Amino acid sequence: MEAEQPGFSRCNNATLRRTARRLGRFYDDALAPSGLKGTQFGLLFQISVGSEPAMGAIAEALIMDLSALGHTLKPLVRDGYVETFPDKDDRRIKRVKLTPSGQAKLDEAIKLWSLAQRQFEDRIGAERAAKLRATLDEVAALDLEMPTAAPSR
Amino acid sequence: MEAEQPGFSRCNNATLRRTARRLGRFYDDALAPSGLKGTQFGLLFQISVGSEPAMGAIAEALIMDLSALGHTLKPLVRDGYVETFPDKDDRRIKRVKLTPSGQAKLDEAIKLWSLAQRQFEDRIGAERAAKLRATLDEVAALDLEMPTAAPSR
DNA sequence: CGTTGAAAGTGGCATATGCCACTAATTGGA
DNA sequence: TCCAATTAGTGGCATATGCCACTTTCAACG
Repeated sequence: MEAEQPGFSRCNNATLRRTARRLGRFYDDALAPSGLKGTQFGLLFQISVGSEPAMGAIAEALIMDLSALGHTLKPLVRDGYVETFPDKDDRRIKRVKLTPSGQAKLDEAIKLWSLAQRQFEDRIGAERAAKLRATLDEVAALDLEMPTAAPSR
Repeated sequence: MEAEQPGFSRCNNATLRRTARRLGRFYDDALAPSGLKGTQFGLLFQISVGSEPAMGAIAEALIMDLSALGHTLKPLVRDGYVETFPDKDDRRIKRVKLTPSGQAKLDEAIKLWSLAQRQFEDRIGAERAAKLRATLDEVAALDLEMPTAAPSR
């Protein structure tokens, strides 16, 4: 009723977060039967496509803070879906892999995810969705810096 | 170096969140001098454009869970930027408004936000940014439901 | 009117994310 | 070989978000 201006907000960040909340809930609902959240699903998937990726590699791929990744990983380790082990050549590096249980859970979740994905793309159009993802990936790849914030160093 | 597939992920939700993290940090950095986070800035702004909006109205506009809004609002109340008061006709309703201090902080933040906004749009292009926001708003407006999840009710 | 159901928030609990200060392990020289 | 700088993670603290169970008010009805 109120605050319904056409261009809701000109802030790219606010608009992005707002839509992320909306879509996040949709995917979360779809994944609910598996007990996974959308974020956890994405994380398990990312781990599964890597070759026992290091924490840092995962964080970089997901554009996520390393410590945030550590936190997010905890429930998955606790629930026995992933396990970690030190790299053989560099003991600073911690590698991550799915457990059999984690792989099974991922397989289960992928089926649920597919339903949500298809449902969404039926509404918005597969091509538009692909184009949107491409644009988002492009934005994510930008080397943004505030000119005033980092003059030299 | 690794995990650099062109189409990083086909999941619309994962892609959206990933970019939101990226852009969120950029705007957060830009707003840092004000002490506000991007989310708080967006919330103050939303409050400022409304007519002493009710919690529910804000939550709806931002597509945010009402209780989440309550939580997010706390630090802003604690810091004296916003205050709440019960609606005169319906005591269930809690209305929110900026304090003078909050308005001042918002004005200060808007300057910082403008820099980030301009910087971002210089990189991606103002038109593409506008188109992206339009698409995101469209996605946010979709009435998504899992067909299997809600057969009747 | 009194009962009932809807509407608006609150609090608790759990995950999601970031930043900062630290620790441990490596690497690069001097 | 030994120390300084770098790299990879961890833990603590704070905000961001959601869901669920309640509590308080209203509104509708009989």
